Amino acid sequence: MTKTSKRCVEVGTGGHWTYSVKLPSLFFWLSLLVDKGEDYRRFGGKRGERAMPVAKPESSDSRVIAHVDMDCFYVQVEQRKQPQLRGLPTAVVQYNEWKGGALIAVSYEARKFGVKRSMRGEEAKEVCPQVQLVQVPVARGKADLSGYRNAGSEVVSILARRGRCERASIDEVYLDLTDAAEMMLADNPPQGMETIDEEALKSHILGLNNEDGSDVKENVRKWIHRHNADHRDKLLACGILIVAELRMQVLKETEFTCSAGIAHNKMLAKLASGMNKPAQQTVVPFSSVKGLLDTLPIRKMKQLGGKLGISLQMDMGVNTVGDLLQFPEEKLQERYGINTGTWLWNIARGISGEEVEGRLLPKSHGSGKTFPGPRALKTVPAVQHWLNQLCEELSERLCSDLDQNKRIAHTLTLHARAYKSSDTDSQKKFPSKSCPLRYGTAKIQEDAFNLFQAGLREYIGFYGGKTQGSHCSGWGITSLSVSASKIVPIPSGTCSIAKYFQGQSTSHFSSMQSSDNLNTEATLSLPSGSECYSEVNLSEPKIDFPKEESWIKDTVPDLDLQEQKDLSSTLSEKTQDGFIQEDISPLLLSGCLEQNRSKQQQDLTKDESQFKSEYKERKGKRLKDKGTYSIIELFKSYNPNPSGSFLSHEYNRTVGGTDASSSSYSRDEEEGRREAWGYNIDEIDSSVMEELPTEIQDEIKSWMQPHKRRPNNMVKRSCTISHYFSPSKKS
DNA sequence: ACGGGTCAGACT
DNA sequence: TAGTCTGAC
Repeated sequence: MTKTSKRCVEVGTGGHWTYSVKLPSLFFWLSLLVDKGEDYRRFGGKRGERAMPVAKPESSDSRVIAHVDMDCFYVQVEQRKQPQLRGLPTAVVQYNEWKGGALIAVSYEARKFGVKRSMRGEEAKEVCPQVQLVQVPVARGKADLSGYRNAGSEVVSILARRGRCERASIDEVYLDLTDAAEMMLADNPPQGMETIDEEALKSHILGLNNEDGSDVKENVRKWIHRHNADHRDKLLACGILIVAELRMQVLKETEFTCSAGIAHNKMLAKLASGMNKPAQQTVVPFSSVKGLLDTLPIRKMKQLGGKLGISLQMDMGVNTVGDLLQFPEEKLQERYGINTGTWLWNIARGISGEEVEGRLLPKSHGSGKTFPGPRALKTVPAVQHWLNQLCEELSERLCSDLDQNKRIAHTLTLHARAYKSSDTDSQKKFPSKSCPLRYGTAKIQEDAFNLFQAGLREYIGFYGGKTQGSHCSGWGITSLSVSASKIVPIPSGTCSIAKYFQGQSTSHFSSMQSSDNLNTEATLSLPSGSECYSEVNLSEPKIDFPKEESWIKDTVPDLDLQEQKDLSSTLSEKTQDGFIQEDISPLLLSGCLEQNRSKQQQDLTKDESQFKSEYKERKGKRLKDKGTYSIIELFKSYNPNPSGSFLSHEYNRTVGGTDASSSSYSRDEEEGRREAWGYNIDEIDSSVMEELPTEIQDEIKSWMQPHKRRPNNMVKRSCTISHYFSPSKKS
């Protein structure tokens, strides 16, 4: 343990390797061992090495890290909604139609009766007839987890008060309490306290021998009070008090109980949090680490619950973490690669350098649904219907994120699972596809659908989808999901640009976003091989499938898909070139939250025509504004105009190019950049520069250094600024 | 052909 | 980068 991990290779951003308390279901194991045969062996060779844990240096072995885990969280959320359920055996189920739905959370009362996660509702009733089954809320035909997400946020906001806080999942949080503990140790050390909080006294301290009927709480009190303790133990003692306090605060403010682990790193804290549940906390003093790990089954360690853990067992004969100790680091590296080998060597010794990340918000949002077996989607309109539902939810969540956290997502990704009934090439997987994310429900729906079609085309191959017109199209979609990632904060703070934005309604943020959308042109003019979205033409569906209207009316009576289609088509403006010019997401976005409250689709059509005329006005104005010197001025000149993009036109003129050939690349780069915004960048005031996000500053500075030329992928690189404001169909 | 719906991260 | 894959809850 004393070994500091200078030896570790620093690669990647690192994850959170701790361990899973919950045992994988039997089904999971069987599927691994039976279905996938000897898949785990892939971890052996260097070629098969992927998605493996990576070791990171441990900054200190005296950190105070806590892992807080909500007890059967979904159940608690439902019990808070329906207090009469408190104390009763309760479980949360989703999709009640088939066999009573699947249990996704089980109260501790119900567990006593043998009710388990992964049971069906009917099974649960069999082993515990009085079990209260509560359904997960459903919206748009799918499970709606927003209530749980929001409840999780409540907890996070409380836990974040005492130190760096990382939201690890919907119901788990890591805390770095080192500073708080050090402060307590300096100002008001536990050793000097007359009374120790009752909740803290209920802590479990690993390695503290509670022999023969001795008063457990008294032992804990003594441990916390010890004057001759190791510095690290004293810090943990502070951690005990802080975490106990936080947990009580959570209970007081949210009515939720949680369990916690307190240790010197994330791995051990996570290990501990699951050892005494519910509503208790467990401490891992430095001195008891070895004893804890020696007999710990290897697959209980986080990151070792899967194939890697199986490989360790099967190939290396490692059954406990302690068994790992016998292998020299080189041996492990030889077998599992440098990074993973070092990581394994470290975790065997309780060393884990993962930092608590300090992130309260998710890095991505996703919405998905599975269509098991016979419910697989077999027609494109069916897929489109569900995609629309998923996109609606996603869009709603993105709007909330923008509104509440002032963040913008930049990438939209579509995932699907599919099978081909005809071809025996069922191994082939449906490819995921992504594109720049444009705000507005209709746009997201449109883009997601086009991504799907691109994926499908690739999936079925040239002649695979010929039978589309009739009953059997030869394929089925068993799961669909859309997600939004690359979420970055909108610049904020005290600078004037931010103030400018913040002084405006959200609609002005939105006006920054969907400006340059001549995506087709942009795609075409990118150097071949360097474009990111080849194969995906978002404007022009490549496959002709039956129209959805008839299908929709027949199968989904209450569908407003047609409405949405109207919306998306009316909001798209066909240019003379036949390209779709979409520049109206500001309106959609500004209405985002209002829309959520009351759907006012009719008004949108009106807004849209209004928008179009405004758009034309702006178009002219943009040209006139060529030569504005200050970015601020440029912004302000469009201030009174509630919608529209001011960067797009000039950008497109330069990059999208009036000539489709690649001649725009041979042009002098600096010249191109100088003109890109229609004014001389050399005349930007330095104070204005400072107000820009550093990302943009850097780029502008690079423009001003004529000798520093960048590679020939100028288009991709030079659009940072406009892309910053305009996440549209190019990157 | 999945506990279902989401997330995060590593690697190419 | 986009895309695949592992792993966790």
